[in-house]
Amino acid sequence: MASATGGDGVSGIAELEREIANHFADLATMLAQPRSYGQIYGLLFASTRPLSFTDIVERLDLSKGSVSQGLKALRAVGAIHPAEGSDWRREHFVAETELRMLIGGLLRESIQPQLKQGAMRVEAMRTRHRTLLTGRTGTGKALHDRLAKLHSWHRKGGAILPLISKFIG
Amino acid sequence: MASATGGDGVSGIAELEREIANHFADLATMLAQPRSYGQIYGLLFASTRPLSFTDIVERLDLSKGSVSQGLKALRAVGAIHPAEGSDWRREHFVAETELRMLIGGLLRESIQPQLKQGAMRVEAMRTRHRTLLTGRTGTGKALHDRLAKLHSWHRKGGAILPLISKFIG
DNA sequence: CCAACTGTTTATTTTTAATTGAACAATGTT
DNA sequence: AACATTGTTCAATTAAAAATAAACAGTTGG
Repeated sequence: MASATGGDGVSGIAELEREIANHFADLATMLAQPRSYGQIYGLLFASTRPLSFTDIVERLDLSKGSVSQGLKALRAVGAIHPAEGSDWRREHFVAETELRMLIGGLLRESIQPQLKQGAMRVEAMRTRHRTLLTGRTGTGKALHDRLAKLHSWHRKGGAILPLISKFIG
Repeated sequence: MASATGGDGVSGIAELEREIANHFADLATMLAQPRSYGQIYGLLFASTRPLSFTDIVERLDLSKGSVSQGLKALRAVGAIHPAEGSDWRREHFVAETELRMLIGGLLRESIQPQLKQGAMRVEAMRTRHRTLLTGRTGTGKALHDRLAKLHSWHRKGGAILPLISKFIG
């Protein structure tokens, strides 16, 4: 092996890899995700060849626990894939690099569900508000309107998400 | 005043207001923002009339510090406005309820800047990578491609943000 | 001028979230 | 069978963020 950090044969490259990992770590923070997830994705993104669980632990100097969690989460949103032809015992991973896929996965697995749940909550509030107001004067009219607006936001949100991923693709 | 919590005249409404504040608090968490910001915005969103700093502190039972910070941040992204005709001494606020404006503000004040900064970092990495590779064989070719891809992501990102706010409006 | 009021700033505490480390299960190897 | 390897799970620790409380600055009314 050419260097202690792991095999690229060109000094300074490993450094650059770490910088990319860092870049993605910041992105993760922006998305309210654990930093380590970003690092892991970034490392795979930068890496020429598929990396194993152990490779990742060593190169990023993270605990096995963090890496295990991170890989699980990244796989769940389709940001990484098991490399074909890797042992099932010592599985190797590659980064998904199609933006369309990445965004699609994020929308499907994390944003859509939260949006749906939010919409339900709003509906519950509207129902309750109607009940409260039965046979009352217009005191709650303004609140009614706000709830309606909230409802429309959720509609719009639901409509735009697919468009985003379509546009990017 | 009709109730201890502050003046709507219909019991149960105050409760609903708090629930809306909570709803927005969750949204804030999703956006990696302090929960209190969401609560404050939510309260103003739900409130019929403009509220003062003091009103907010009392109704949400938050510290003056949190509210001060929250109001500052919300004003900065244009999510709330000083109500016209309020003392400058005891300023009152209303929520901006146009989705277009809210999203526009968020893009302008928080997402765009981070995107730009990220793009610069990527450029720096590309430059450095070119330097490292001068007069070398193709070892770093794959990394070059990944950096190019990263670059294109930033381009696409920059292109889509305006479209989103245009579409919503 | 002093006292009361409104809000900001910052050091400190509290809370929350991420990371670790150690125990564990599952499989493979000698 | 005993032991090594690979990865998961989860309680405990550590680190990061947010909320608070208290000191402070600016304003107004007495």
